[in-house]
Amino acid sequence: MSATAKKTRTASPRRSGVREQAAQTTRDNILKAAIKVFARYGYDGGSVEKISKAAKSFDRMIYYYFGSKEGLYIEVLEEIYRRMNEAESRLQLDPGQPVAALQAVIRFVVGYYRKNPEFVTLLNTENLHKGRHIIKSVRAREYSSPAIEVIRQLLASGQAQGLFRSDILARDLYLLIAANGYFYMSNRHTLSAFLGEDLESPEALAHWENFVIDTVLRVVAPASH
Amino acid sequence: MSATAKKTRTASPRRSGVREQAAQTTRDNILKAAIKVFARYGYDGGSVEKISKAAKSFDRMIYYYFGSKEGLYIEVLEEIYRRMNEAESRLQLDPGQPVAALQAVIRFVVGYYRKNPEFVTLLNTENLHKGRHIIKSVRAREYSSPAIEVIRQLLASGQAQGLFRSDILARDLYLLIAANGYFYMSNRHTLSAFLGEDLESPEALAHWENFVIDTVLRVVAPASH
Amino acid sequence: MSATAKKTRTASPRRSGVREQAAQTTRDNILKAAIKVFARYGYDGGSVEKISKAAKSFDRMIYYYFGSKEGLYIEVLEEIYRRMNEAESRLQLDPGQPVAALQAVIRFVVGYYRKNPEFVTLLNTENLHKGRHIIKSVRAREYSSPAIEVIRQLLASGQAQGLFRSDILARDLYLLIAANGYFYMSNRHTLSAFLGEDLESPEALAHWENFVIDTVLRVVAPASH
Amino acid sequence: MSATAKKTRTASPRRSGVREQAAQTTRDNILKAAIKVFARYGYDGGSVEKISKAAKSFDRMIYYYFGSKEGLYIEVLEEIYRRMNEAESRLQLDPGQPVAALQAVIRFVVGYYRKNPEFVTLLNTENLHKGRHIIKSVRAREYSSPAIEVIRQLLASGQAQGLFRSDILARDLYLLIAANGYFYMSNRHTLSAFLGEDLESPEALAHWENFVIDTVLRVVAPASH
DNA sequence: CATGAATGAGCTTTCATTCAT
DNA sequence: CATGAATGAAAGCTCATTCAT
Repeated sequence: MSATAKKTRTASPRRSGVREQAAQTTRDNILKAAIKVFARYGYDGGSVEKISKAAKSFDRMIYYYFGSKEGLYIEVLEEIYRRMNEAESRLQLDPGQPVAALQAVIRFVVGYYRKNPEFVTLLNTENLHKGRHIIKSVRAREYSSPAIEVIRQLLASGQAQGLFRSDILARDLYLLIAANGYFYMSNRHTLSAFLGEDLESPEALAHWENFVIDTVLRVVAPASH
Repeated sequence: MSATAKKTRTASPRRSGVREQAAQTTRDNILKAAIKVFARYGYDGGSVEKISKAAKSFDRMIYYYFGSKEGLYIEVLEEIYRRMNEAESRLQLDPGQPVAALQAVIRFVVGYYRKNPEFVTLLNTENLHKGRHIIKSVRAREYSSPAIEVIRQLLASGQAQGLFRSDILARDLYLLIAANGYFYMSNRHTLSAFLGEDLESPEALAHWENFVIDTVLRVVAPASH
Repeated sequence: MSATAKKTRTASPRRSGVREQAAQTTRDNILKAAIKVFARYGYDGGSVEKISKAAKSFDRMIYYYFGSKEGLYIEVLEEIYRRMNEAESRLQLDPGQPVAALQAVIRFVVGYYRKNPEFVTLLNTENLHKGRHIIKSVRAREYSSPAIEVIRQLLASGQAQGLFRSDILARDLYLLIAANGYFYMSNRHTLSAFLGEDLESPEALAHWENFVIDTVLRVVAPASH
Repeated sequence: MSATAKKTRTASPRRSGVREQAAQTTRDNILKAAIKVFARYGYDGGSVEKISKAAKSFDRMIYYYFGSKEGLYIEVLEEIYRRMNEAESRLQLDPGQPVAALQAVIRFVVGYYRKNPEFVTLLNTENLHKGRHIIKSVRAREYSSPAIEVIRQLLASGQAQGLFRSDILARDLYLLIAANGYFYMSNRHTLSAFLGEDLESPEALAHWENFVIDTVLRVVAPASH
């Protein structure tokens, strides 16, 4: 991001006057618009003009607040990671019930991708660019998913109770869950054309969620005697 | 695609001279260059000029042979589906050994994504555009993966031998395999930043492949009485 | 026009074989298509491709037969002048009835513009280019309108009979007739928007033709003592 | 015209600074250059680059102020109609002298076409496009020529004084005058080639103007008992 | 703090024309 | 005779960005 970008996000809310609030609103509007536009059109397809119009602001404001298109895009990535992290943090699990907790985690992850398709397309876009932007972000590193830690604890608890097998990594389990939730949403359009089915009907979605839960439970299940 | 786009005439091979061959080469060069460029930069980022230069040809020839940028992109999608199909067709499986065959399928799918990263990014790009282009392709519809049919037969064989459980759909199994192979490659850059690991080392790749095989085998395993 | 243009128009029809006839047809098709395309889109808007497609031929054929786009355009101008001349030559007038003959001439001129709108737009296009192309044509000079000569004779006859005034030039009368017939057709689209009327209805057309006849007859009428 | 085109804001004249004035100049320069370029080369031949260079500005500014080439062209048409209207409004006529007034009107119309050849070629160009652009203009509709109304009053006055015949429409008289002034200028290049005369010499122009005046006066003259 | 104006490079596409058989 | 292939310039338009107040 350009050095000229004003980082108003650290502004103390205490001394915020009317002016500053309006500015914050303009900044937020741009950021929200950018999420939508980049998610829909990609990085190259998401033009500065599209974003400023969607934010009901002006091109110039993007440079005023974010320094450059790339600076804005990086903040977009940070924001969606932050939101994901925040949502994960709100997960309330009962450590005493590892199976139910694991189901809840799966439902959460699969549901999050379903309800936040921008998250999926933005990550795909960033992967197209080989993670070039996210590497530049200092803050993104802070957002290491709490989900893995949650799964680790949950696994430990289940293993202690003899409900889960012991030779499995939290990381792999996390990837397994994420992969199946993500791929289904991410590739739904080409898959629909390919399979000749509608993958977005409530029934199809429920079927897939159940299949993923069933799969994960079979994977963690201990060897039968 | 524009009606003016010249399709490669496979008819009248009799009078194919030097020029016709050169034309074939030009067309092929453009198509191959387009696969690389679109895979690397996406649809919007993959400019006509980048492609024509990579093909050592001229912008104009893209319009001569493909009618438009979109026409070329559609042919790119058709081509990568065709290649995938062709590769799948070359798979030799022993129906008498369903477990080994299933393992071979998984290794093939996971390996294909690994060895053909353009396939992954091109599909992501097309999904970003909500499958808008693949829908326009008549040919793409013919390329419904033989893989599902292979899995179906393999499942039936395993079930007949009592090696596999009976309440599982070939489609779901296909998606499970694809999801885990695809996601790992597709999202490797953001995952690397996120997990702080290198996912592309031979060890990491082998570990994941084994995990997927293990997962799938557990999923198809019959209930132990 | 380029020196390489083949002028097949002078080819003796006697020794024309099948090949030559087909060529003549291709040439004619192009010329006819060019008249339509140039009349509709103007010189710059009338692309070589539009013409070759309308003629169901190929761009290359235009260069083969006409040397260049400009060469074709010049032949188009020659052709429409030739047709106009030919049509005028077919006019049969009774020199003994100068008033009726004059009316017939007016009806012919006004009607010709009406029935041949390409003639009007092609002349406008050529005037936009300040007659640059028609000057290059040798043949166009041969086509000095017989209409003026006809009017001259007709005027003389009327004057001899005391039906027409004597102090009027055939040239001016010709321009008067042409101007009123031409302008009405040439400018009908802007006039329609301007006047808020439909100028192309049969009634409107008949009204204008009658008005022009009435005007011309008043102009040639001798002073009433 | 694109909705993004910035219209000249005539509001808030209070804070008009140097920049705003410069912008006004840029916009005006482009509009004036466009009139010349479109008049000379037609719509297709009048390239954006030719215009921006003639205006000593940049291609981009045409899109900034007019949205598109078509938007600029529409404003050009509006402007030439506006100018024509304005010039007509400045005509000072003595209603008590209908013959002299009618002569003045004819001299004005014929003179206007002579002195404003861009008006003629631009209207021809618009008619080539079948009035497609002028229809899109809202403002153009307001510019219904005051000339017709002037002629109407003048006719009424002359009729009241017994100087003009009563069975003649102002519209027809307007078209008669316009046709003869317009055609002579519009078609002067092809007519010159055709007639082998120079139509633009002062003598030729004066001759034609007098002929038109004579013609119109004969047309409106009452029947001599 | 905010914003109209300006900028030049780059975009996709079409142009008239020539090459090579 | 006829035609697919090739070519480079130029078309209309959009891009991200900076200027000047």
